[in-house]
Amino acid sequence: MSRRSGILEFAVLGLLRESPMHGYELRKRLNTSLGVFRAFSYGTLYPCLKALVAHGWLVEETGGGPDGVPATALTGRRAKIVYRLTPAGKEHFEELLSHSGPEAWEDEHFGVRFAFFGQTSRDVRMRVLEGRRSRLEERLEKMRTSLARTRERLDDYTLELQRHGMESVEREVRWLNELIESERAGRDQRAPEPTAQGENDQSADTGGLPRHRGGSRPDPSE
Amino acid sequence: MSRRSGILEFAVLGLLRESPMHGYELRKRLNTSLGVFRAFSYGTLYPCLKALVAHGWLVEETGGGPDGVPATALTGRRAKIVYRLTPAGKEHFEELLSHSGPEAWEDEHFGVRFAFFGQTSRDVRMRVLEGRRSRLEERLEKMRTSLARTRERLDDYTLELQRHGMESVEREVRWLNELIESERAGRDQRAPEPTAQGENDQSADTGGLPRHRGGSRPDPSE
DNA sequence: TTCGTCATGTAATGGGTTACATGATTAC
DNA sequence: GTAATCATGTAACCCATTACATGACGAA
Repeated sequence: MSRRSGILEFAVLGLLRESPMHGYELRKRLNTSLGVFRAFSYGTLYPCLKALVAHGWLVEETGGGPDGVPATALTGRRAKIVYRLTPAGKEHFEELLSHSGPEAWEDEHFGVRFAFFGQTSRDVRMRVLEGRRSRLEERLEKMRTSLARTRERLDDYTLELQRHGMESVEREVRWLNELIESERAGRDQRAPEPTAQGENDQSADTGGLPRHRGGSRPDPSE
Repeated sequence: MSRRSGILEFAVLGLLRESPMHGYELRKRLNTSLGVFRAFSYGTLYPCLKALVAHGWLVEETGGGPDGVPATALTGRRAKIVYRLTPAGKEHFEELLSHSGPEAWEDEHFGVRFAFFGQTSRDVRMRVLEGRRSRLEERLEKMRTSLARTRERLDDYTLELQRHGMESVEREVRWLNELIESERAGRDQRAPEPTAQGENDQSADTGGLPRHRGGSRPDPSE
């Protein structure tokens, strides 16, 4: 009944926070903007949406505009079900955003968490990035020792696979180093939050990213 | 019936082909030598082993050596169940090895397939490598167009995530290019397979790997 | 008119983990 | 003697996919 996916729930709430959407559109955003990592199917998404509605975090808007004209009549298409985040849903999402525990930096979660860093407070960003980095470093350590013990007994292809795998992890660590450095630089520029956790801490100003190319953030009017 | 994992089945058969092992040891090999990718639990492994036995691809050796002395008496340990590949199992594994279809180069399978390239014939290796490469290239193409369409509407973090993701894929493509080149060079050295596909093509001589040149440090101990 | 895309959903199935149950052996 | 590791297994659950069912619209 529940279908408490965690990661999907988080992503859906986060996307709907920007603007209401219907399921079909949501899935596309999930697999392009956030995508790369996972490609959720409708069989996963729709039941999840229903569950979120049951929790009171979303509301369905089957009908049309404020005049009561059904969407079907307006668009001609099959009645879309537009999902909108409720205040309770927004609150819940912000609670999830504030978590910086181990779950946040595991393989499956980290990408999605990162995708919503724009809505995440700077100190949570830091903890997540550092957590991820130390996670990868301990993994690297394991790989190194395991490799040292078995190097002789492995054939060339297995060895090459191992080498490439380790290089990939090392590369991600370097990436994280850059990001952490940038975050720290950004933090130094402005006095960091005194003590209180302001409830309006979203819109957490984008403190720092390595300069590749930024561009602008025009408002998400749709 | 049960638990036809495909990838696990393949890896188990491949490891047992080298030498008989019991479940516990098998799992460790699975998560170190082949590891990095997946970490199978006993809840997955043991039922899988039973299923493979039921198929006649493995036999359990609960007892001791040829003299009939039980292993318990020999080692003192709890009776291990040593699994040994049957001729039918070996045949089955070699059949799996010869497949070079799309399943072989998808994310989940490719790593394990590569790990057993030492047992794979050269032309299959080529097809798998090239298949993987074109798979990644088409993924890259999708990412590029999707990025081009939505670049303006994405915030800096999402953009950075996308950029890093694409770079990772590009990096793997370059890796594959090197590998393919090496394979081709190895092939040129001694023109194999005149026209027919030799049935005894296993023990495929390790034709080519980038011999630790060009950026690959052979010794990670710093 | 047929095909591609939009749009929503469900039932069966798959593939895997977690937690549990059990117990022997080794190292301290 | 007790903790860690070796060693095998099962049942309950979880998350997600696949295949299916339905149907409307736009364009060729």
